[in-house]
Amino acid sequence: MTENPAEQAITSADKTFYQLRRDIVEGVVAAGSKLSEADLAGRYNVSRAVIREAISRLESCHLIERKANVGAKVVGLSEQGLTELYQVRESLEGMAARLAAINMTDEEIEKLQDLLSSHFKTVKTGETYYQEAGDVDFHYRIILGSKNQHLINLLVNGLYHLIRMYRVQLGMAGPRVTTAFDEHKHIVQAIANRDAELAEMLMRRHIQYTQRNLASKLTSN
Amino acid sequence: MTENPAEQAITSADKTFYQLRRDIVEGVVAAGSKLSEADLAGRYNVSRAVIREAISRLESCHLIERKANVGAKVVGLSEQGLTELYQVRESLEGMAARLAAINMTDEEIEKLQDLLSSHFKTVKTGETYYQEAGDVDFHYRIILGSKNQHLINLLVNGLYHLIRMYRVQLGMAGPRVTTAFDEHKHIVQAIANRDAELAEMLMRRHIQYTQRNLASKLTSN
DNA sequence: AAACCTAAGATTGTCGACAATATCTAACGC
DNA sequence: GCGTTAGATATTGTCGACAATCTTAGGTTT
Repeated sequence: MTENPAEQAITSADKTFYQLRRDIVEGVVAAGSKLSEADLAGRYNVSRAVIREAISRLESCHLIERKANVGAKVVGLSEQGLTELYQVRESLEGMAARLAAINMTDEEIEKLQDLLSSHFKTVKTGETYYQEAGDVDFHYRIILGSKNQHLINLLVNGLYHLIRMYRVQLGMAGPRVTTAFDEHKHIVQAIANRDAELAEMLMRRHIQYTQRNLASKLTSN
Repeated sequence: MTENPAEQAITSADKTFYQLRRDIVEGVVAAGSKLSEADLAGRYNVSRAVIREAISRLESCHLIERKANVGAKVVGLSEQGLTELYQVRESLEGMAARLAAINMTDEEIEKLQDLLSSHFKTVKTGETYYQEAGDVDFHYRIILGSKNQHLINLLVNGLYHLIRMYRVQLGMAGPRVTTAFDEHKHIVQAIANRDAELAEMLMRRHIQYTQRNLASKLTSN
């Protein structure tokens, strides 16, 4: 559904990688479970070579861990893991917001404001699917707006899938919709004002709030 | 020389990966050059399978780039690449310093101060090899002191090799030794005072200075 | 009964061969 | 002469088999 169109699979390993990644993020392959190469080769109808290739790439995303001569395991979800992940996210996305305030074009900022307006309408009608698609879209635009390829890779190809894995498997975020909207609005304002310092600070606080919201769910489960 | 003892190669792909990584960082394999699998297989006396494995891991370190059905190339060094890299580094190591101020044990902080003292003696005698070994050692301790495994992985296994590649191939840092020492001292003080906010700020400024120092060399070459 | 060795089974690591794709070369048509 | 196309060559992707290593089960010893 929310597939990145840029990610078109051209080789067989690509396809297997994307599918396996989705299955891990969505929990079809359980968190913490062991990945047998022969097993997966049979399940996805490919040779062990492409499975190894896919596993190798999944390791880059921090979705699995490998030990030599032993095998690969899906990462486990824990409160500490979530905390660590969000500390990194806070750091990187804060920098992304700072750079976006400097590097986004006026046109891009306008479109970002348009996106926000459309979200506002959606929130008013009470639809709550906002969180998943809209929130990700918002953050992606700012990340891409940083124009820093390193940062973009790290976040889009690296951390975001793990973040999504936590979101999906702990149940999507709850009643924070309207308050998150205000935070988004202030971040966009700071970017529009070309106030890099403030944009970074607001983004960091926004992510801190999000983390606390998720963490409260984790402990109450 | 400055090999991380934790990185012992147990499989053949490990050995090839470490060696190829070193060759890339040191410039034995030229930046920007194409990597032919058959070529490397012959040069390192291993099968193409282990070369592919090694290449796959090097991609995780951001040291090479791959395109399907075309091949792998060593990343190129550019001023923009350096800027982007240091923006990410500033962000992540800033967070590392913040967390180190919170999570390092009193004992670890004492040892960090000892390290600083020994550096002070070295600087006074005018030895300049400080930069390479000592500086890396200093930063590593703070990174590890964050106790955030994500952050540690991203920096130690990811960005630091690329940073080293820039350092090595643009000539090691120059006359900034004594002024860098003062910056280090203030960072340690902030950590010892458990002042997370200040530690992050000082680390970020320290890294900004370092970047400018490197960038000036790049343009003058 | 607990700890330790041993052998069998299962899993990952490595290899060489074949298939699919891209790149280069040269001939052809306009 | 230049662009285009077709074939030849080289490179990467995929596969199945074998080797090396780990894990498990069973038996032996203390």
